[in-house]
Amino acid sequence: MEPHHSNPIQYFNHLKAFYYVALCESFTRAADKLSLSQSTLSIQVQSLEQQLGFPLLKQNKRRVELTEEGNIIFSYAKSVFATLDDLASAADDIRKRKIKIGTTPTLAQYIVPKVIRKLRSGESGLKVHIFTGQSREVIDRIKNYEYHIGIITRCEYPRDLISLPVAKPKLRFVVNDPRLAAAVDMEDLAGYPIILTDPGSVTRDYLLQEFGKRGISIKICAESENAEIVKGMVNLGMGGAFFPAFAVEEDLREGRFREIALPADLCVHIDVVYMKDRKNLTVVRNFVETFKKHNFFR
DNA sequence: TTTGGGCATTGGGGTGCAGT
DNA sequence: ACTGCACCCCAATGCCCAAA
Repeated sequence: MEPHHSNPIQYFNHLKAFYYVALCESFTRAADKLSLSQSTLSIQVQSLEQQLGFPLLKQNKRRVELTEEGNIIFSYAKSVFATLDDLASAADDIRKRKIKIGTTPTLAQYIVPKVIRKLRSGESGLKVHIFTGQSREVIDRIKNYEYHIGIITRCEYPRDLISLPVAKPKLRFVVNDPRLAAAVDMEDLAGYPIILTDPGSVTRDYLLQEFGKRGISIKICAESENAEIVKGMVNLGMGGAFFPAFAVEEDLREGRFREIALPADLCVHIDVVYMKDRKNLTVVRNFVETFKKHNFFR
């Protein structure tokens, strides 16, 4: 059949097939993603190539590669599907008045509730969903458009993520152990039992790195992602723990345990992050505005 | 040389629509 | 109502090629 320039993309599904195959660099994986058979994709891509009048993909070793022309078509396909994605999430956003926030357990506990209260006072009817995980997991989910916004501890960000620094809380070392002086050197903590957050946590990695570069080996006596659990253990005198300032200020005031001053300036960065192409969503804009207007970290 | 992963082809089944 | 057409899809199979 003669390709006709006035009707170049007759079949949306074919473009979708091509787009996913190019994205996955594989017919099989794309088929899996689209819940179609590999043969279906193969035929749909062929059909698209026929309509356009030139090949889009070529076989290289064990991978599928875009031809030069395929690259051009792919860039258009990308914007088509990005636009569709925006459409879908905008529709969802309007329909459900929902915002999904990914954050760490500690931030979820001590900071996020305050944020939600402010947000909802500005926009009643807003539905807020809070999810917790480690910073890197949250980023993955933001990248997949599962969450609108992340409030996380700073780590490596992908290029298409926007980050807004919102706080730089000092990490406070707390114990319930009368034997420990009010101020000690980092070296004095060698072998001292310390309760850390779970492996993979940015704060944990940071602390291990800070001790590591001073050549101090610490004794991890327990691990938990839950700040209240860690506090409970500290309270029982099981060991010391590091908390971002906002998480322990009240406990220190109430004398549940005490802070041990360290010479090192230990701190983490808290950022609000979101995908670049979601910056214009109302819920995202409102959220960012709220964060710019108020200091939730006191 | 064998094996297995990955794409293309084949043959078959289905739907919806338009013209008769 | 019947028929042809364009499109949707699948399982099975064939074929190629790289790694073992």
